[in-house]
Amino acid sequence: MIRSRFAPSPTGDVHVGSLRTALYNYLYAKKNNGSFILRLEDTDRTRLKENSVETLLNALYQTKIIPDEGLVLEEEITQTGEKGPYIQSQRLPIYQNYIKKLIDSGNAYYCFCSKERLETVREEQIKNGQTPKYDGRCRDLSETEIKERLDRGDEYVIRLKLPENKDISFKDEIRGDITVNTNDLDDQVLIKADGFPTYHFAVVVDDHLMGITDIIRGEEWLPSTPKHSYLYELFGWEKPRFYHLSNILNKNRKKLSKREGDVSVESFLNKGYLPEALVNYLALLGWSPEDNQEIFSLEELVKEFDLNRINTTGAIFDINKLNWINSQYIKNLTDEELFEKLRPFFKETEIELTPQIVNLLKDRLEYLAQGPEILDEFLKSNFEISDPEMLELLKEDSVPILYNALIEKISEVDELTSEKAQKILKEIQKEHKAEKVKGKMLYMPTRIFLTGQMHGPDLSLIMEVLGKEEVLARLDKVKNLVEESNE
RNA sequence: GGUGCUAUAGUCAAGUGGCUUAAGACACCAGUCUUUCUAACUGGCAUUCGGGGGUUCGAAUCCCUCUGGCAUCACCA
Repeated sequence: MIRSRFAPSPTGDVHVGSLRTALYNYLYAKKNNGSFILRLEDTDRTRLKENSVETLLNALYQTKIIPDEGLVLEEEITQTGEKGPYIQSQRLPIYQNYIKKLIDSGNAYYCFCSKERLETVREEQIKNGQTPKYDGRCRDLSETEIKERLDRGDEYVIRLKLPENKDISFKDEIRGDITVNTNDLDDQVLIKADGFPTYHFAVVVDDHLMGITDIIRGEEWLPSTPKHSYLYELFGWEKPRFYHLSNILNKNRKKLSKREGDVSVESFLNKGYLPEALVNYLALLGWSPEDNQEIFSLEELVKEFDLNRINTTGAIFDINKLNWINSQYIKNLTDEELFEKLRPFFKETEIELTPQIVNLLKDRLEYLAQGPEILDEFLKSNFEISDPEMLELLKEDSVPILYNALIEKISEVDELTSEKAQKILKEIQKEHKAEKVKGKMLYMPTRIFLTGQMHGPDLSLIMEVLGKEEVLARLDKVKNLVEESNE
């Protein structure tokens, strides 16, 4: 029986990279009729963030990556399964029990070194060009000294006692055998001064106790896996299979991080990306099917997914491809589905103003045309655009020129339909060809111009297909339906 | 710096010694259409698989080496 798990720590938003890890674990479990378990790793009391668990479960449930066991959402957040609790902070006695075994067998030891001393040692080592590492001062304290200091109430941590100059090997299922010498490893802290276990100790104990057969996680864990592997050996436990996934990178080939804009699942969903599309794209980032299929439902992914076809190199997150996949999903929606998805994106004011859409658009365009210096502020406040690259693009000199041209043309039109707008845009595009205006420059403003959203569902598409009147009529219908159901 | 991982086009990638003078998709470029579109359609886009050696009748695929990228080196996960 296959048992895989997703074990995030509740420190805020769910990163798309985390979602991919969760997805792979889910797909692998489902493919093999196994269980997908959700465990909470909340051993760092300083980084806890409120509502993280809600955010996490919402992201998982919206994308349909639903756990079979552990933390689940039923009316409210609860725990199900026989191997609980599934929240590490509720498992402290278990860790204490197992650390005692390690101490008794001489494979772990009390360390009374102060953080200050460790810091000094570290600096010294770095200065001398050495690999920073615990110097082992407390490795061989006498029983009596340990007892004395414990009785005295000295603060301590518990460290793993690694043998010297010993090769530790383990198998990574997608990279092969990996061997590391213990001299390159540190005597890892297993229990912190606050009594909580570190990640390294808690994962091993929990994964074993919860019967996890396959560990699929990010490659940042690869360097510490030898320690985990060694712990399994010390306890005499059967090792799970390890799979280390490469990271998702940004355009600069760096790990995609929160600092470069919105990388949380929530923000993508809020921008109008359909959960199915996000999941689809993430599945394809680092994995490829045997054939050339690109659009997959979750069910199809379960069927086709194969961990052997995972790529080992970091993949760059490409928003273009996501956009394309998203558009594929939007196109396949029925009108009813589409309008349901669309509803949140129609702001009240816009619905009210739609009859005067021409004037509204004019205002926007005129504002935009005033010049690059105010674009920044305007875009940020009105359209929530913060992507620096897009801002740059919009500030290109030619953009205001294009807007001026647009306004001029639109003024000549009594009633603006999306169709007419499009024609006008094309004309302008042709006119400016001589000036080598790239299609891309028109693209961005066009989108804002027509939808008022950078990434929202494609309003212009809807307008084109159904016509403005029809859009309004249907919206009213939806409105009524909702009101009726509320009664 | 030590250690580990990794290297096919702008991006995701297929490819595991001959079927490959390297699939497919996104992006990009050129064009067609203009009862819809940011759609659709047509065409273009790696003589070459990070560089250099070697093994072989034959290599992107095996070996060596150099170079680059990434990760990690916490009482964070």
